[in-house]
Amino acid sequence: MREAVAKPRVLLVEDDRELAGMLGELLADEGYETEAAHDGQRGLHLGLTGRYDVMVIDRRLPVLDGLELLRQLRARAVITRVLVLSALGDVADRVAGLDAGADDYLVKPFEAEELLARLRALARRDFEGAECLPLGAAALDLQRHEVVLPRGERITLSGREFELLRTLAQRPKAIHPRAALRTRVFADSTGESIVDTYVYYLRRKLGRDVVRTVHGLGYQIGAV
Amino acid sequence: MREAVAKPRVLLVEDDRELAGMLGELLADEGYETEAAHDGQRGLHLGLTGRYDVMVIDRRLPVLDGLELLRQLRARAVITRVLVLSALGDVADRVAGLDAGADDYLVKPFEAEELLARLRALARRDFEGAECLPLGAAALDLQRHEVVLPRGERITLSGREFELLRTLAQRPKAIHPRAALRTRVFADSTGESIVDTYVYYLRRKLGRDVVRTVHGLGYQIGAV
DNA sequence: CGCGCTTCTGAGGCTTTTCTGAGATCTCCG
DNA sequence: CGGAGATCTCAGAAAAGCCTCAGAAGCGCG
Repeated sequence: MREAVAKPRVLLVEDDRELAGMLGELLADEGYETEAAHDGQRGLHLGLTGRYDVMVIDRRLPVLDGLELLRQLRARAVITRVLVLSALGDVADRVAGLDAGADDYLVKPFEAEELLARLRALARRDFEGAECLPLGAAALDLQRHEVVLPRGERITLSGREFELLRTLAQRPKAIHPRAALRTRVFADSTGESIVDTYVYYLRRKLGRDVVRTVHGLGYQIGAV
Repeated sequence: MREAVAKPRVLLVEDDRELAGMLGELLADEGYETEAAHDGQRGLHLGLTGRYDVMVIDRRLPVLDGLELLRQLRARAVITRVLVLSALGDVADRVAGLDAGADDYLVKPFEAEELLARLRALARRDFEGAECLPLGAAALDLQRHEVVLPRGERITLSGREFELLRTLAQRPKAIHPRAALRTRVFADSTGESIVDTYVYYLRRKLGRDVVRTVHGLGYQIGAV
């Protein structure tokens, strides 16, 4: 269960342990909760099973290369924002990194300030406390955990209902597989049908149409 | 929001008309639909009233500075992705740009390739990997398992329908023998006529003409 | 401690998808 | 033209996926 004011969670995949330690401290000071992996294989495992708001991935990694790790994550529908760190700084390298699915690419050596600013830019959308996420004609009030209907009526959501709807609303029109939602919103030990149940709760409160089922793939909001 | 078939729309705010012209062409070549503003005031007006998928804003602008423009857009809840271009390349400048609300910050002079890659990375976020296979006038959305018709209408396919159509669409104009399709898309234990049945389903949903029968040889799409 | 709210489980029923098979229709070629 | 084989169409059974919901268990508060 997350705290009321959850810290943004970062996955740091970096084989240089000294650098990893320094970055870990830096991120902790900025209020991030960091988890670290020191090779690509471990990074892949954590990335697939863990719940992160942003990932920092070194390009040169043992066992599984950073870009290959990234491709595999993307291939398995992990849409978390990723910043790639690399000593390879040619334009071609940067283009390759971005096209492999990176959201940003920072060349070593870099200044801590810039890394932090770029992470803020990536994580900003997910942690803008004061704002609402659009939800079709309605909106999701991120502060008060309420859905605001067009007429101004407000419907309060429970913690899990809110987390689920927020996760869906962060990527409207994307299809969110059950397994991904279960990993992100619920504990891994929960039953297989927990997502179904909470979708049912949301639909009961907000109407049938808020969440669309895509048979065999998952759930989706904001479909046209 | 952008339709899958429509071109991504870019707002370009750049006072150097020569550079603006070059960028406009570059973006047009890449399939973007560009609208240009040459000062901050005009950029603000367009940004507030127009619908764009991504904005490219020069930092040094007449009338209204680029960062100030960005702040005003953000203050009025414009959440479009923004890439800031600037000749100011110090870390402090970059941090200032990102913290003003930019999603990315590219220092002049830059390579066209990198700008395009970074724009792709930004545009990707909103229509998360809307990769499509061409399908005559329509397209096959690989993420959503949907066929997107020219007018933007979407037809959802079931898992097997999608696999079959994708297999055909991967090599358009090639003739795919029944046996090959049966092996690739269905279990080996299925009956001989399973492919026929699913071709029938596809035709029923999408129209007679999507799949052509080549008597005695197999099926084909995208025939001339 | 008891009450109300939330979370989670699991079972039963419903819907969609997948697959089979059989008759109708078409194509090729002698 | 006519027949053999290929293809199309489709109803319905079986399987898989999804929805609904009651109730148990947990949590927070007075």
